[in-house]
Amino acid sequence: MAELYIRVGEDENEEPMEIPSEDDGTVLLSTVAAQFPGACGLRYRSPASQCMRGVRLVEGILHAPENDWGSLVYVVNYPKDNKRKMDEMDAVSAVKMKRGIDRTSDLIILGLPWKTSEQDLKDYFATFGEVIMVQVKRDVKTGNSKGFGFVRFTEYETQSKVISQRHMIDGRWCDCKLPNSKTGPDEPMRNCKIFVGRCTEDITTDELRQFFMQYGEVTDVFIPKPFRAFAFVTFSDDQVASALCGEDLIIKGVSVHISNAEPKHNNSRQMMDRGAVNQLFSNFPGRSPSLAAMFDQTQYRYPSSHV
DNA sequence: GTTGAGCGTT
Repeated sequence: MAELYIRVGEDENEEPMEIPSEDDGTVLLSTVAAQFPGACGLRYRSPASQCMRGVRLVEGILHAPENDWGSLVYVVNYPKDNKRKMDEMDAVSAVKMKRGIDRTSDLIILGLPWKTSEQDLKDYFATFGEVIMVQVKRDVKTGNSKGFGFVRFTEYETQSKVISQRHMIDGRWCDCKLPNSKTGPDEPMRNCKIFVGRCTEDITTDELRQFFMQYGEVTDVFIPKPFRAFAFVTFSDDQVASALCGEDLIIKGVSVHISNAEPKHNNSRQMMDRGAVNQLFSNFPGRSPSLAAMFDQTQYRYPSSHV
């Protein structure tokens, strides 16, 4: 089947970007988010009613209205909490800026092919934005790559985008993350990671990523091997993570239970997260802020076949 | 079967 593209933009009047659909005519939310990080859905202006309409979203898959995307321009939806990113600098972003939360830091690149050189890394990452440093870590004696490296970007936005997706480098999938060793900017601790219990073995990391993307930008998904019936999902926004805790969610017909991720042993960055989470929960005795309150729009419904 | 890989010679 010939590849089809749909037109998507940040807003109705901006120049849209063409985004590929799948063979079955659907569009993956992850494909949209690859171009618009943090996207949680699409909407469009109905030619019939002239009102904005939401595009049906089921488990990370966007379905064409009337089974045909047509030539309409679709507009990206962001979780409510992310919306302020697009506003003028408000008090929140002013504080963030002052605290240096939007400063870049080195990112660790895990899973590199042995043959990948610093020039290869530079060439690859330059497609995302300006690169100011790359390293491939090597054995001092043999000079062989250790299979990981570091990269640093000029722009924080570039860094966010790079963290939010996987990377095909010289034929291998690699992950970019904030390194453990860094104590990080002295932001108040935030627990961005959730524990997903009662997982079944057929739920993949990609499916988890696609499912949870509808709540906010997903920066990491981890499933321990061998299978142990749980997983971890990390969001860029701790409020999204907190809001999900305590919920039972249906993924591929499986009821999974969300709770907060306990800090990994021996990690200073995450040890600090604890206090902030307790503080956060103290504002909501017995319960986290409800999902319904955060996402009171039509962007998410349980698939009817699963309720 | 509900708490996790790999982390940097300066």
